[in-house]
Amino acid sequence: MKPDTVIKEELIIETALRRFVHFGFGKTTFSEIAKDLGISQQNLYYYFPDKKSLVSKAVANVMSCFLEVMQAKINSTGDLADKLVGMIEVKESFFEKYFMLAVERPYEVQYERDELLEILRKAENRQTELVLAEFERAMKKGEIKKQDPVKAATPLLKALTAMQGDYRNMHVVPDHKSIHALFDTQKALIAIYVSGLKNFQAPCNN
Amino acid sequence: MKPDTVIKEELIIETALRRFVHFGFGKTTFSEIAKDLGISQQNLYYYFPDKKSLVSKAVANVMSCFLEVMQAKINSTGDLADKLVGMIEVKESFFEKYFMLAVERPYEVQYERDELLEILRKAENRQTELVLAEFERAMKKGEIKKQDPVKAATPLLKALTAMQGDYRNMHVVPDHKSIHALFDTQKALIAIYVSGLKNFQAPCNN
DNA sequence: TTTTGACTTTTAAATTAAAAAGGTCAAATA
DNA sequence: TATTTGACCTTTTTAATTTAAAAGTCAAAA
Repeated sequence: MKPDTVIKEELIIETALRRFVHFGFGKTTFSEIAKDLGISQQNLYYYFPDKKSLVSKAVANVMSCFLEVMQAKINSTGDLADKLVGMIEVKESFFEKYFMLAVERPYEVQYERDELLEILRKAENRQTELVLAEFERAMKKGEIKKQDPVKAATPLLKALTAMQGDYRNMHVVPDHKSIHALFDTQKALIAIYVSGLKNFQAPCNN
Repeated sequence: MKPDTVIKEELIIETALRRFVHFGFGKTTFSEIAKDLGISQQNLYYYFPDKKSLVSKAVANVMSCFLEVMQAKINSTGDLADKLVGMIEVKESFFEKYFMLAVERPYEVQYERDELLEILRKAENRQTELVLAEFERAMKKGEIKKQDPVKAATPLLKALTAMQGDYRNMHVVPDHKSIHALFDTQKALIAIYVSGLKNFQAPCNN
């Protein structure tokens, strides 16, 4: 693949993303994207074998950017609560910009073993890994009690994911105020939860 | 209203509930309920002016029973975490029995200012009140740091509600194992969260 | 007071037709 | 050879129409 082609691919993704972010995957057609680019619909097929692959690539771009920013935030100084709250803030900024992509996730659920779902799953796993690593670090530093990091982190992760999911499942476009309220609640939850881990040892019920 | 009629109404509700629990509101017809009772469909209209009111009364019965059991559980001895975990256990036992009613909540959402939604909202509010009362009690007893009980309880309540919502929104019938896992996670969350409130003072950001 | 038969209205499910979007390929262009 | 398009086909959505079933009414019988 020549660099020329790569540049064009990136241009296509960029253009498509603008529509995806505004209207969602379902309400964006291939021919609309082509029109935006000033090329024929069929020509798009030269660069992307089908719509799904364009959607996947676009989402992959966003997610890799997201993970990069999140990684950077985590590398900055602060204790466990600071870092987790920082992650929430990164999430909030991306959610504001790209919530349409998040909302449309259920729309794509039917595809099951989809490339797109795989990308989202991987991003989710990566976030979990990052959180777990921070939990371990905090334990080593003595910030929180030493214990199984998975057991310590899972309830929080599940809660945060579920709270996020509330917004995906309300099919109305959420307003900025209620989005902000959600993330604020998440931050409050983190503060109390992490404080709890400072003197709480989960019981070993194997 | 004569006691005779009341008894019959209760019988109808009982019979209808058996179908609602198994098939849901949407897939239970008025004539089926009538057939179960050995009366004509039109006769049902003598006791209930429409289907909605039968559904509402049935759900109200379940909810009042639920709140009664929950109240009893809370009155039993134990610290804040014990009581909250007890509440989760009550929730689990009712969810196992009546999850179909919970699942169908979205189905009824369209009715907006519905009697049924009002009943569910009231039950939800009552639970919140119970939890808040326990938070205040725990503060007075010195179990957790003194602070605004609403601010202390809200993140936990939101998290628990959202986690519950996950199951309402998966349109597949959930299996017992994953239901149990959900409630287990909720219990773990509570344990750590309450522990956190023992030495955590939420910042006053007015 | 309670029950039902005969009826109307409303809502949900199935069918079909039309339109739109997705996708292919061979030929033209550069 | 890499890129682009015209002509064409297939699949998916959407809208319109019908059909069946459930909800609901009411006067009259038990």
